Amino acid sequence: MNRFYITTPIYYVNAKPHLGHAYTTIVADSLARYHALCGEEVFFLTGTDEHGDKIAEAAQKAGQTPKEYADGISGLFRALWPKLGITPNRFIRTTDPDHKKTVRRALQYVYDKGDIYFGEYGGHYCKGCERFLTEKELVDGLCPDHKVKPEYIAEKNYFFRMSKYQGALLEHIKANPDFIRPRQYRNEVVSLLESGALDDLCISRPKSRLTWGIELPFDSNFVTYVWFDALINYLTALGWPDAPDWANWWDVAEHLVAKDILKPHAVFWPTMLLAMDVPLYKRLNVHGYWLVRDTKMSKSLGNVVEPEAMAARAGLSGMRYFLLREMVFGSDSSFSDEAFVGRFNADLANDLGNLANRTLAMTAKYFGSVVPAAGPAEAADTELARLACEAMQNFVTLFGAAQFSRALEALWEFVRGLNKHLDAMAPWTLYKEGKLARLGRVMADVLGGLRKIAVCLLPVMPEAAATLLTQLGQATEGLNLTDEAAAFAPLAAGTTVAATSNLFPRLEVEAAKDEAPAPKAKGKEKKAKPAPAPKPEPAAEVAFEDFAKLDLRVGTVVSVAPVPGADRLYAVSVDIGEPEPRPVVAGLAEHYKPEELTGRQVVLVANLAPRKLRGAVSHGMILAVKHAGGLALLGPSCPVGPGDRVS
RNA sequence: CGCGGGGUGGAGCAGACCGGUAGCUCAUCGGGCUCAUAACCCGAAGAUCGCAGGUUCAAAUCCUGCCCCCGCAACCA
Repeated sequence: MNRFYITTPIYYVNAKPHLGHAYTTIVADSLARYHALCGEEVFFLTGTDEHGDKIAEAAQKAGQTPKEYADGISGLFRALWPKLGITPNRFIRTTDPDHKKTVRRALQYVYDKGDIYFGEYGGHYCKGCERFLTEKELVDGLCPDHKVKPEYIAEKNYFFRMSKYQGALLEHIKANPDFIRPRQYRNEVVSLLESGALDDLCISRPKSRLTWGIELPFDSNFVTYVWFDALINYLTALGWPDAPDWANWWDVAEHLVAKDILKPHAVFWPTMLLAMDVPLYKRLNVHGYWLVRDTKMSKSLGNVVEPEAMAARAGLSGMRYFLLREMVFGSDSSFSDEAFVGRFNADLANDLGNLANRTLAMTAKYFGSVVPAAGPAEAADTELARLACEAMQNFVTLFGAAQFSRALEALWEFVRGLNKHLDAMAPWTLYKEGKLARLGRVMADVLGGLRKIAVCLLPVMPEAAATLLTQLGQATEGLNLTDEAAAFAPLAAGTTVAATSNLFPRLEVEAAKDEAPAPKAKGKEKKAKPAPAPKPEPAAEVAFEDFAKLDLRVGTVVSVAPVPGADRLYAVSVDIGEPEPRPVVAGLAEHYKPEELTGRQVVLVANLAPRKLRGAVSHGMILAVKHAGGLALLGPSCPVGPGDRVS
């Protein structure tokens, strides 16, 4: 039996699950279901990544141990997946005992082989910049901004000799054009590998700085850092290297990732495998981002789409369909309520849902909901069968090639074909004219078509597809997609079917307001707000004396000039009644033109410690509100004197 | 010359690797049907495929240059 092994990245437990996580995992789930439906043995892996600085810090803030903290967020992911119809075979955590063991074995192997060495990590640290400067940035050995010689700070660490495998990897990618797909990402990796030597990879942190990690097997003063921890999970789940048939699964391993982690998966991971003498995984599938109003989702903009709210709105089947249908796999896509409602109504409510309902209603009316025997096929029927097979085969091919939107588009050719067929055959007329034999054929064919569509949709919308099959009096288990797609048949005579269907009730756009009439909601679900704007966490309380330390002044902008080499910054002079106007650097360039600023009264934090930004010194900070639509400057409601105090 | 993605009828997108009738959904207009979830079906209008060159019998597609958008990275006190 053919096998299929699919993985998602393990998600870092520093944030709650968002639409991006949900998308990746839903795609993986759909692929897993698709391959299972094609008769393959499937293993689907997802999980959480739990070690590292950020987690240790966040835990400390929350007054928890790192493990307690990780348990909490990891639990959120694990609990979310069933709600989205996602059924992994294993939910792995990097804190699982078998994973720690596997990581140590991998490290020891590569170390013994001589591909891990002890070296220095560090460089020219400029205190003014608070960061390491690269050789390239230095001008005559000095920091270009601060004109001082940076201090060389070094930290001993372990390194993986990644550069050693660069050539072998490049060769593999060229020999296997389908190793990374879609193509644009393959090209990107090829050009990355061809553009120069890779740096070796720093894979450890001293315990003096970080203890929340897996200890190196060959040096107990260090823990491993990220790569040899997280990526190894894909092998842990197979029981590498001891499980008898891990290699048979590894042969067919496919990873699924978003484009932000292309490099670790397309470069770091394969070179690690080469060092471990493990064959390379079969394929890397890379997808794009969901954007909201053409910008990235981000907490500070309050435009994060929450998967649960979306599922509550249209049912999880509607959500899964939308995500797979709307995004061209590999490219970025925009999410909006309009797009979501439009797609849902057009494809699911109008085309498919209504088709199912009108067909079942007619079958009830004309035949008491018992499928009639299909009479001989006429030309139109043969054409319908041809269309069915063509659409299904396109669907199967495209879906397997991770072209989900095109696959569903192809299948919908058949959905529309069935609506067309009903219109052309006009069963209501046949019924009036008493042509019952012909009527029986038409109805049995359309019912058979609905069955085929439901089978194809099982991987995409497990819930709704099963409901439709049940309404058609069909089994939902023991099906084989490959066989189903090869032939068309009217529904078997004598089958009792449901009298109506209400799979996808139409959505209204204004349901976006507070009372979403969540279809088939179980009553207690949270109100669905499609684009909720979570307020930023309130900051901790401060005493009035602390607030009073701020010297807030109103001032008039006297001049504005761009800062060379910085896209976002303006060098602004503000008159706050002092002998000389205050030079301030402000991140306003993306939101205001210089002429919109000059003459304007703004609020200035006048006693902020000076700071150098991109070479220009700033003696204060102009206050503004960051909101979804951009940036709004603060100012007095009527003209006031320069330097008047704000309190 | 930091890295990358993109500009195709009113909107959103496919097509581009492998040149050869410009495709889909939505919206608009006209018509049909009455089984159905104001649905479905038919027809129509609407595109110099960002601009300019080049290759070719033939370019949305290949090549060169340019313009414009959007991410990422650096500067957001």
